[in-house]
Amino acid sequence: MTDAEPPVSKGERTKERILQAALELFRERGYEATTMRMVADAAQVSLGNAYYYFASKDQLLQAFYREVHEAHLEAAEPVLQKERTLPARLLGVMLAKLGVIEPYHRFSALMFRTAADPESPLNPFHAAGAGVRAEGEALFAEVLRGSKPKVPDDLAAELPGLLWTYSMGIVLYWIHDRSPCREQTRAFVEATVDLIATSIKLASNPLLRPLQKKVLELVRKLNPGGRRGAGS
Amino acid sequence: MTDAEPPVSKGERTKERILQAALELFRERGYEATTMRMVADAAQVSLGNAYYYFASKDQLLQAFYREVHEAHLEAAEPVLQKERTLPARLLGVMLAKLGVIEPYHRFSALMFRTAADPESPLNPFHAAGAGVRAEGEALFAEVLRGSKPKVPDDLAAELPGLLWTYSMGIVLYWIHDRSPCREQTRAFVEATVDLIATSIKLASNPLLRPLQKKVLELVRKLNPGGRRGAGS
DNA sequence: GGGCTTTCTTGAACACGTTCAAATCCACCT
DNA sequence: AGGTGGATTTGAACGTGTTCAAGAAAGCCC
Repeated sequence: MTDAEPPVSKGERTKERILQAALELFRERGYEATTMRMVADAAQVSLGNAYYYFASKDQLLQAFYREVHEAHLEAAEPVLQKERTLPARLLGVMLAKLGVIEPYHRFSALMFRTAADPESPLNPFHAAGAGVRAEGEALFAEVLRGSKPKVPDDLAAELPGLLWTYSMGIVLYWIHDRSPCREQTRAFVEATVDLIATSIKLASNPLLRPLQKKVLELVRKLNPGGRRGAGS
Repeated sequence: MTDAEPPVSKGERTKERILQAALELFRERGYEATTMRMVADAAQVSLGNAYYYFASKDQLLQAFYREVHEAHLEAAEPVLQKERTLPARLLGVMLAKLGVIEPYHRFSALMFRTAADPESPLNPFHAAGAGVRAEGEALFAEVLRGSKPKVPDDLAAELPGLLWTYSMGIVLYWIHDRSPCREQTRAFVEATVDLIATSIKLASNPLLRPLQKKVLELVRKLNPGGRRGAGS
């Protein structure tokens, strides 16, 4: 991950400068408190110029998501190397996420406002967010792939998507967590991970077969073919 | 629904005028497209005066939620009179909701942006929305109370909250539903209601006892005592 | 170098939600 | 009637995200 080559054109350098200025301001002051004018000033650029590169404040936000996700990948890697059981892997990955986003607690409140917005790329249903989302799902697919008691294939096909949604739910909880060091969220994650592991274990039970089938059908319907309307 | 007595003070009449103007504009043009200045104009009042009665555009929105909820109650009543099984009652109530909100499809996109916002009263975790939420839960409690195969008490205590959250999820799905007449949402509701009914039936099974216990614990933790930090 | 197009940059403007000090209205008391 | 105090109303202002026409810079062909 060494950004060796310097950005080529002048425009790209300007864009990068604006982005970095925005990210730093977001970190320092939060999203809402950061003004496009501040970003422009910090990047030593006119207001209009910032809009030349980023069509909206939202696009700056999306760049932030990508950065967080990359940090999460890095933080999750040692866990995935070490742990072999599903609960341990999942727990480790989720705690890694909490660690990564901790500095952004204030900031991320807004993250979720936009996440639920139909126009937002973070929205689970929205096509434009397919990139962000697919990357998230890939991580959870990796969590599953490396865990020892193999998960049945039909379940394993849908689980990454479900776990990604789950992680969004955790973040939603985390945002509202006012306890010191976010310990409540941590406890919540432990409880839910345990629950998920138990559910997956039970899913193979014949008694639950009809229920499982229904759930899977439902999930597939919710998320048809992996992409719908993602064309344009 | 006969508004018999005329509002007493002049202030209250003005407030009502502003509210009605806002609701009509919301219906016609959606929330975002409706401007506080438009509302003020339509109510034949100055902009500042609108803010004298409604501290923010959001408060106008909340008034809208209340109206929708009351319409939902009315629409759900015949269903609750007639049906006696849980799936039928739940399905009826949910379809009633879909019917009530149908005219607001465009408008409601915003509903959910704010719903996920920590500051929004619609947010499941937020204290200020306790009123809206409690009313919603009351409806689902009624759904349970009148259904014939009684639901176990421990479950029945938590289910209204869960079902309310569920209904929020349905609305989220509905918002993104671009199918004609929102038929996909309808199908989705049918599937999920079926699923919920099956789950509840299975919940009493001894095999699932540990799972159920965990789930209930979790739900209680998520929603501690019915109110936390609701004091101020 | 001189013209041309494309890329980049600017600052002024717009409409928005919101705030506020001041003006006006109104009910009540003396 | 006159005045006192609270409720109501106003319009101008602020800072925001965003847009846009116009200018400057850079690349390119002759």
